[in-house]
Amino acid sequence: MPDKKKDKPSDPQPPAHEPAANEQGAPQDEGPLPKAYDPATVENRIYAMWEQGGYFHAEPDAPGKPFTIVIPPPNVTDRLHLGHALNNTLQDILIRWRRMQGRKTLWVPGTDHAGIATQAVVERRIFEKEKKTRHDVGREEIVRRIWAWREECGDIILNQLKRIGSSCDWKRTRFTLDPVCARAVRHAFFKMFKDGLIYRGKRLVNWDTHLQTAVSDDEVYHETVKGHLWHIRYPVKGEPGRFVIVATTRPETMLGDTAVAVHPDDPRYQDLIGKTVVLPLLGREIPVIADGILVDPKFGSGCVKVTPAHDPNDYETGLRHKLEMINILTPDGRINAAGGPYQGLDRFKAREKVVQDLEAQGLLEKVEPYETDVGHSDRSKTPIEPYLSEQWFVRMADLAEKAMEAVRDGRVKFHPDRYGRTYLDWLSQKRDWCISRQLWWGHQIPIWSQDLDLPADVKPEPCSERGPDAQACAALDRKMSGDAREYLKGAGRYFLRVEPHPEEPGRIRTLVCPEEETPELQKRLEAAGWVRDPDVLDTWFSSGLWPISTMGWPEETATLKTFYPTNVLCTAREIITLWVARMVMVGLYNKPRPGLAAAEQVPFHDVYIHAMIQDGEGRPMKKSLGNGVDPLEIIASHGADALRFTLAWMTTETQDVRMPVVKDPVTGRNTSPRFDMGRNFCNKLWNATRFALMNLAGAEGARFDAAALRLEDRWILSRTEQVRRAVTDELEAFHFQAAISAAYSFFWDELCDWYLEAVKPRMAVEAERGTAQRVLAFVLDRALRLLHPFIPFITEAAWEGLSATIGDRGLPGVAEAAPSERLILAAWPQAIPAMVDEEAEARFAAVMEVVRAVRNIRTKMQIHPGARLTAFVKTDAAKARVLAETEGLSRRLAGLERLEAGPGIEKPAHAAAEVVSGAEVYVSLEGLIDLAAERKRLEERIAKDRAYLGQIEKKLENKNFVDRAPAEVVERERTRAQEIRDAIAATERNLAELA
RNA sequence: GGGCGUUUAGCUCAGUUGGUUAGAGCGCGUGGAUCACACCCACGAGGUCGCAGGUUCAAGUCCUGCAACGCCCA
Repeated sequence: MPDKKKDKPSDPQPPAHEPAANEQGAPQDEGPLPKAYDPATVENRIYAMWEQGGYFHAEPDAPGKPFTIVIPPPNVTDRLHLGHALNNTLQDILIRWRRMQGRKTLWVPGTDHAGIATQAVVERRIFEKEKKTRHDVGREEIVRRIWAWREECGDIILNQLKRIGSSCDWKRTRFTLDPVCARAVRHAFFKMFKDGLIYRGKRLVNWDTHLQTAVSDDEVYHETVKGHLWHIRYPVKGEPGRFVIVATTRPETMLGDTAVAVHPDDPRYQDLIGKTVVLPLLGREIPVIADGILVDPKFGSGCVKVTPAHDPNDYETGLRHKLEMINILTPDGRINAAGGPYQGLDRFKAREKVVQDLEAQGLLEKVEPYETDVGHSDRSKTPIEPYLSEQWFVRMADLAEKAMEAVRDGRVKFHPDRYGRTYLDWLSQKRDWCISRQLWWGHQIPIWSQDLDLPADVKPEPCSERGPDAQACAALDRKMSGDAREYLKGAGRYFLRVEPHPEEPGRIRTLVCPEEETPELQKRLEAAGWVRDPDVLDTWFSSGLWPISTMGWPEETATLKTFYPTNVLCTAREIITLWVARMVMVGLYNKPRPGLAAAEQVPFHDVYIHAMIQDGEGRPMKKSLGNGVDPLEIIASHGADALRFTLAWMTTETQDVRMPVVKDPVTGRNTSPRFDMGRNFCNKLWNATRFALMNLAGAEGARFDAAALRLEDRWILSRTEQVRRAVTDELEAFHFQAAISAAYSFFWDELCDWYLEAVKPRMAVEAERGTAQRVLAFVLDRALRLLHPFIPFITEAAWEGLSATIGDRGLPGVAEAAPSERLILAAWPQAIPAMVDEEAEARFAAVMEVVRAVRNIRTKMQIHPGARLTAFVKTDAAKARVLAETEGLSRRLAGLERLEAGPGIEKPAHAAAEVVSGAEVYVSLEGLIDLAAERKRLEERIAKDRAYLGQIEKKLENKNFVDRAPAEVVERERTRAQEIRDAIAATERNLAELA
């Protein structure tokens, strides 16, 4: 699938800047930065610069404590969707943050061959184009075609990851089928086979008749379909005219019936137990058995047909009663020879015919409409048949128990922790894992087998040996006179297991598993008649090894010794059982890191489960629904940072998030207005930086005097420290939204809306400029660091501009700002507790209140924003002093000509009034005041305050509250009540004076 | 059938251990081309926190039941 969108024109509007400015971020040579941030001109350059700088690469012997993430390898079935973008954005945030904290970070990228899914995609395409099935094309050619597909698709995926900004160590890119991973698979399989954890058995599996393979339970979805319940008469042998009536939704399965069951305590059928009935159509005689587990006497007639080879419950019953198991289906879903006259019919045709014939023979009691849950293959969307076949299994009991223990005792933690239950519930079932798939795309099972005759005097006892050094196996020795092992000797290590032949008494089956990929051994095996199992392994077998195979296991690599166990696994909840559980089992079993205690060999310590993205109607984004949003489209229209910003902002602990999807009016493709938020923020950041750079020119070496810090400086420095703590703590707790929203509101609401505005006039005053510049540079420096993990491109570009303008951004005596050429490598801000200044925050809050009061009056009185006003503030001496010190600031922010404050201030005539905490603000409106409007405004204010006061007084009048609530809570309410009473009184006075 | 989750402003979502007048973004209303930004600025409206009980001085927050929606497992 070629990536057609790479070079699409992104922006419908003409660029807001001249072409010469395509070197954004290097403003000193190019003049002022363009007004609007244009991500397209920045992102590729910045990413290439990071890659060339080698900043993503991790060497085991580098300094620092390691921090590792392995990517959940995307399937090479298709390009990445928005869910992948979310998944990888979160990983990149963690990786970049930890890297800035000085950790030796490794993010391992790669892709998954996704066995059945990929083969199905390629088969479908071949069928659509050439009308050929895989059998027409042949195994070798199919595999070749799938490889070609994966080359193309894999490249697209890796390129998409780069476009998002992922700082993966690309030198370590792996693919689950590449030689390094294949070796790990081979090694793990050998170890498990040798330890007896892998066995072959005939089991009932979910059979996909379309793809002709077993699929795991996880690949089956259930759908309620309207069908029928057919009631059939089975004649009782030797009692003409007597029938038992059984009901079924799948009448064709009767061809495989080997018993009829009744409940042991059912009084109606006591005499039938042990008798024989004659299976209609085929005439087979089958027993009536008593089974209390299978039969619910209250359902239907209380008699049940038993088809052990084609129903899971019947299968269990068959095992309990040692019933014959008759398979009636061919792999492609037709009736086989066991179905007698029905042989060759498709299963659904056979159903019709069986029903017809029963009816013709008068053996159909009745038919009723019935709804059933039918399992469907997720891959082919066709109904699943329970099917008896030989498959390979992994014994789960011990593996699962150890994996559960790791979560119970906290060695592996889920975030949010409720997902730990999903994991434990699933593992506690300990169902053996079917690992064989009848596919061609994947790791072929490394087992060679041969069935051999056994001399009459040798009993076929299971035995095994590990060649070529191991002790001889008696049975095989007799049979082959030692020749075979002699023959194999020297061609590599292998493990041999001998079992009685499952179907032919007197014969044995020999299974050989070579330890390594050894062509010589394999050649000799095949020359001597051993045949390799044609099946491949379940994809999750190799995915389960991902954290260790990517690090080179089974070699004891420096990478394993340094970076294993990994720190965080970041994935979606649907994958908890399929993948997370298996990685823990496989990790604990293989103990990949030499020298580490067995219990510590967990593949990761934290598992972060993020939400699923749905469309605006709560449906999952699906290709078939056409409601998906392509992350590359968003990058083209909004920029990668905007994409990341919005995705991180959406990431709370909920399990689903809805994203309303709309058509982009320009491109006609799906988009969502939610990404505007990220774009707007990036534009804000860009312009704030632009403003700063314009005002920081010549600031290098400007004098900084800690004693000359003004209120707004101390306030913003205090806020800077608070936001540093918030962002760090929230990231520590995997609270992505809380982290980014702390940074967002600091940057926009505090830095831009208040500090930048406050500092503007000072930039024009020689004596003031130096300190203001230094504080601004420092705060911007910190803000860029805190934002970088979330929006790496724009912050890196802004950092270049800042560095080019002012190199030293520390505040001597107050705070350091360790310089770094690249933001990606810059140090995460350290705590500077001394910068917290509660007093400055309280004082600045008072100024803000006065400014807001004036702005409110202005709007409510419909005064033009440009009109200069005079304000008088009646307040205590302390607050008056603060207001006097910051007069320039409030003049600017509130649009005042003059501000006077003091305890003795009288309300001027023709003034609007607003009561704030501890102050009354009067705005002189000579000639402008609309008395009626002002009266209305004050009356509304009084009404509001009275309502609030009423609530509090009600509380205080409640004796129980006063007696039983904590004293400080009661006291707080009393104080508050008094404040409101004062405010009401003041407003009432102001109202009275209006008349 | 079992488990989990969700239900808070028109929309999408926050809301630690119960304790200011429940917040954000978008959207909406009013005003604004002021020399960082109209992807902007200022001000504002908008909520019986799904329903019904209960615990508590106090419930969006804890408990029980119900309803709707979604996911996982059988």
